[in-house]
Formats: sequence, structure tokens, C-alpha cells
Amino acid sequence: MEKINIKSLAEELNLSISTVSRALHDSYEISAETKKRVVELATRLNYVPNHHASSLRSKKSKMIAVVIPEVADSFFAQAINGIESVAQENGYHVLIYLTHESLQKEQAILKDFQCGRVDGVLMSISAETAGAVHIKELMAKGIPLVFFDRASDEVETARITTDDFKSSYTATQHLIESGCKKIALLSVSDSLSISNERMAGYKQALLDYKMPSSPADIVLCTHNEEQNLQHMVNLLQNSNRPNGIIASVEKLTTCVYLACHSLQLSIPNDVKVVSFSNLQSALLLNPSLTTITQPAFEMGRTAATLIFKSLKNKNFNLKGERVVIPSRLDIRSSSVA
Amino acid sequence: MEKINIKSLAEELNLSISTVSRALHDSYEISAETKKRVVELATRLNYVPNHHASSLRSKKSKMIAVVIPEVADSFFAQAINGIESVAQENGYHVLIYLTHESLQKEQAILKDFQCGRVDGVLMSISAETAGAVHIKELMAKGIPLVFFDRASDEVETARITTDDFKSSYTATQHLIESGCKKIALLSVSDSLSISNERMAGYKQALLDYKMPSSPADIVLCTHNEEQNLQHMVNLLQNSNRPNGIIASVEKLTTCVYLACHSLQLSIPNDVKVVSFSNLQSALLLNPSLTTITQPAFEMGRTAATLIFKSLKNKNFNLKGERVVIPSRLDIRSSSVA
DNA sequence: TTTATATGCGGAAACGTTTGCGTAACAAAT
DNA sequence: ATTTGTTACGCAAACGTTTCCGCATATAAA
Repeated sequence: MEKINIKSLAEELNLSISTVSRALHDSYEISAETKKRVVELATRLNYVPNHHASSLRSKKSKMIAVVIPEVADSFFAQAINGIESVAQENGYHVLIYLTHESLQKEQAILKDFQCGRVDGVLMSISAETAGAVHIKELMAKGIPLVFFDRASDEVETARITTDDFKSSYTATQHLIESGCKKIALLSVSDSLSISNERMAGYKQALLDYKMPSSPADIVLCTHNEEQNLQHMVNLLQNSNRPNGIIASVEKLTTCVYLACHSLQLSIPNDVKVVSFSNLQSALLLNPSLTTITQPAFEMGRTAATLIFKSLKNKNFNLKGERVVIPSRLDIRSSSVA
Repeated sequence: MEKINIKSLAEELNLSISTVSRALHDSYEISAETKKRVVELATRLNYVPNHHASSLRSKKSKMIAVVIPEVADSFFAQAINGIESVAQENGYHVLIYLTHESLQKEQAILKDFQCGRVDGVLMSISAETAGAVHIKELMAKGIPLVFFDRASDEVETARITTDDFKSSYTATQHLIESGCKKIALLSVSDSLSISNERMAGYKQALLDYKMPSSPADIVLCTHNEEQNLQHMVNLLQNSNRPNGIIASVEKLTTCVYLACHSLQLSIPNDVKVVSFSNLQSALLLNPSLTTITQPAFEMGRTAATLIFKSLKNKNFNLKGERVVIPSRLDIRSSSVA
């Protein structure tokens, strides 16, 4: 079985290479009959166009990259689902890159994109990411980029987020109205805009309700489970412990529940809990967990939709695009009065 | 800023294109001094090699594809993590494809791979997948493929699985020893080898313990949550309802818990539950869930490791490779006597 | 002195496409 | 009869690499 490419098709049909190429692309310059002949032979011989050659020539890769910190979180898993579905609809392919919250990896990954490997990038920055030169450099090369969830404030481009401030405010408010007098916020970064938004919403709620706000109530967690658990235990066995906790990321829920369990503190009687979480199983927890559910799938979809819009329409400017998809507070047992 | 490629580097340095290329690849034919000059200029000018050109010429894409049914499951999320980590170590890139359990999509995706887009494929087949011509066709083109978790029996290649038969046997045994007299198995496919293994383990345990085995106890679930819930309710409000349930995939857990809750059946008193699940939050459920925890991350890692082994070493044969990584039964409240 | 051997580099083809430009044939308009 | 236009196609140049050759020069072996 010899190699089957555009050239061999052309020879077989006594046509030129260009005609075959155009026929396969359904060009208007080619007669219907010729098109039919070409397509027929192509399918018969099981012709599959070489993607590298066409990418090289056309400078379009038909690929987008998704750069995220981690995929172990159900938020990103659902987001990927959304992204992939849109990509498939548009005939695009999806590359996945995990930064593991490392700025250095993020830089290396973006740098590589300068070779034209991908036509566009969907990104949620790492917790470490402070500067943004690597992002700007990539965009300067003409590669469109849209942020979803975690965005960099230093870069002017589209960003799909959820209403972090508001949902955090609502969560805090909910805890206050449930009788909490001292509310702790578990954060995972002090630089991420998303974390700051959540923190701001929390603070604003405390302010509006004339609650004392102490810096000690804002706990910066790490990426080490054991360490976080220890943190939590320390926090909760303090005499001046909080009676309300907001976990600003899904995976911190486990620590809170475990710490409470080991200290024999009752949720929600001793301490009420609400968590930013997309866990399907939140309502099965003991007690069922009040969550701020983010529209992960939709965020993925709209981020992808937006990037394709800019890829199809070159003079569509991503700069001003700001899509905010609201989260939902699902009140369950962990926070009731 | 003019285009910066190998040619412009060569001109700038008064070297030939081939020399520059060789220098960048650290070829032995090039003097140390020349190499230094080239590399220095390359980094100074921020040169990034064009991946499409090199792939076209060298016929190596430095990409692998991961083809899975869904990513919403925490098993696949963790597996992706494992795969990506190994890929990054090897300088490879990871393409993600979701079949959404559709054979047709799976076929289209694999067909596309024939263009040389990827050097290798990691795959977990869809529940629909019966035949395997599309897989064989791809492998006939010389693209190595390794299965992880869900494999096709018709294809001779490496497969990374967990000990489905044994872990299912163990789970059943555990329920029997906890006093269950009638145990239902919730399956999601009657064709997937993995499902059949789990079913066989279950049946064998029943046999060994001289328990009656009824076809009605094996419930084939769908991909529709509502429908499954209804199924579950029907099953459990039957007068002859089971008092033990094994959920062979993670997402079925929710249905079971919800159905029990709505029927006011107590877990584990009225019905004991164990589930194949990788949910971090299993121990936080109400009651905490006994799980068969699959080594998802490790399975991803070894699958990836194996494919790279075959990519590096052309005469390494994947055919006979069978890696079985044991799952772990984590006994918790949902199944205690 | 001749013959090998290694070292360091350049020329040019090839990988499989896409695409700008040219052109033959024929019809319609002037 | 000439011009203009349309349709349908071919030629050949890119795209940026990798790699097979070839070819000097230098050193070592014969």
C-alpha cells in the first residue's frame, strides 16, 4: 500500500495537485463533477490530509490550548467538558497543559506556543503568577487568549468569570443571618484576583453588617493537605474559634469536615460551613454541604465560544469582553441555623 | 521585528541552515564553539522552533492523544493528571478527546489520527464500542496505542487495568460478610470488558458463598441521571428489594443515596452500599461511603510511561504488556454490619 | 608520500500542503 | 471582429524544518 496523499490522488485522477486541494476544500473554482470525482476517490482510498503540512502552509493549526493549574478539581473537569464540546463543534482540537500552580511551568508552556502550535489559548493562571510578561509576549505574537475563572489583571483581554465578589458576599451574608458571629475565610492565594474578589465580598459583608473583621480570620492555605488540616485544627481548637467558615476552594472542604470531626465539633451547631464547590456529592455529605456552585461547564463553553469568535472574525476584539456568569448559593444543612 | 527562524539565525551568524539546525539539536558534527554561538543567539532573539515544520519533516509530532468517554468523573480527571505529568517529563504534549460514550465520535477521532497528528494514543473505550476495526486500522498505520481502564478485547496491545474481578469479588464478599442476603450490582454496560469483569467477580463471590444469584439483581443503568434515580427507586421499593448494593461506577452513588433518602431507607441498616469511586469526599458522605478506590493517577502514569517506552524504543512490543494495578477496598460506614 | 579517518560545515532535496498567478476555452457584449 | 468576462484548471513558489550527501581541511596511520 503506497503512500496516499494529495499528489497520488492527483496522479490517479489526472488532475493537478492544486485542483485536488481546491476540490477537497470545496472551492468555487472547481466544477461540481470534478469535486465529486475527487471526493469519491479520497474516501475510497481513505485519504486523511496531513495536518502538519497544512498547518505549516496555512499557518493555522486548528488547535487551542487549555492551560490550567490542575484537573483534579471538579471545577476544571467540568470546564474542560464545556471547552471540548465547543471545540469539537468547530472542528478544533484541544491541548491540555497543567501548570501545577507553578509560574515557571506556565511560562515555559506559553513560550512554546509562540511556535504557532495553537491558534488560541484558554487559560486560568496559576496561583504563583504575579507578572504577566509571558502572557503579553504571547499575545504580542498575535495569539488570542481568553481567561476563564482566574484572570490576570495586567493583561487586557477577554475574561470569563463568575460573580466572585457577589457570591462571596452572599455566602457571608447567609452565615451572618444564620447567626455566625465570627466568620473565617479560607483562601488559597493572596495574589489571584479571584481570591481577592472573594475576600473583598466577604469583607464588605462583614462591614455592611457591622461585624468585626480580624486579619486572623483570613486563613491562607497551601497545597499540602496535611498542612491545611493542621491549620484547620489549630484554628478550631483556639478558644476564640470562628463559628462560621467559608472555604473559597472546593478541596478545602475536606479539611474543614475532618478537623471538625476530630475535634468533635458539630456542623452546623458549633460551626457553620459554606464552600465554593462543584462537587456533585455535596448534598450527600454529612451534613450536606452548602455550596456556592460555579457554572463551570458554561464558563468553559463561553470561553471557548469567544475564542472561536475571534479566530473566525479577525477584527473581533477580545479586549473589552467581560462575561460574568453568576454562581448559585445552594443552601443545605451545613449552614442552617 | 522580522521573522525569526532558522534561516535568519543562519544569516546572522554566517552559517548554513543545516549547521544551525544541527547545532540546536546538539549534533556531534558541530564544534562546541559554534554550538555556543548558535544557542546564544537563539535565546537572545527568543527563537522558538516551528513545530509544524519539524513534525512534517521528521514525521514525529511529539504529541499523544488521550481518548476518554468523559472527564466529569474523578477517575479520568486523576488519570489525566498522571498522564500529563509523564508527558511533560518527556517533552510531549497532550491532546484530549471526549467521546461522550459515542462509538461514532470515537471512530471519527481515531480516523483523524491517521494523518500523523499524534505519535501515540492512550485510550479508554466508550461504552458503545463493540467492534474494533477503527482501532486496528489506526494501529496498522503504525501508531501505538495503549488502553487504560476500559480496553477492547479484540485488540492486541498493552492494557493498564485494575483488578476488576478481584476487587468486585472482595466488595461482594465484604457485603456478604456484613450480612447482606440479596446484593444488587449496578452496571453501566453489558459489553465493556471492565464491566464484565466486575460482574464476574460479583457472581463468583455469590457462587462461592452459595448465595442465590438472580439476573434481576443486575441493573443496567444509563447515562441519564433522572432515569437512573427512577430505576433505583423502583428497585428499592420492591418488596423483594436488595439489602446490599454495589455501584460499579462512581456517579451511580448519588442515585443510590438519593433513592434511599427519599424512601427513608437507612444506609447501612436497611441497605449496605459500596461503590467503585475515587471521590476524595467519600469519607465525608452521610454515611461515609465504602469505596473501591482505583489507582487512577498511577494508571495514567503507567499507561503514559508505557507508550513513551514504545515511542523511544521502536522494537519494544506493546502486545504482551498487561499491567494490573490493584484497587483498594476502603471500608467505611455505608457497609458496616 | 600515499592512504585512511575524523572533524566541521554547506548545498539542496524532501516532507505534504495552500495559494497567487497565469491561461485556455468559450460565451456574451460591444 | 474585437473586447470583456467567466469558468475550470495547472504551475510553481512558498511554509520552516530535517537530513542525505558531498567536500574541504587536518591529523593519524601505513
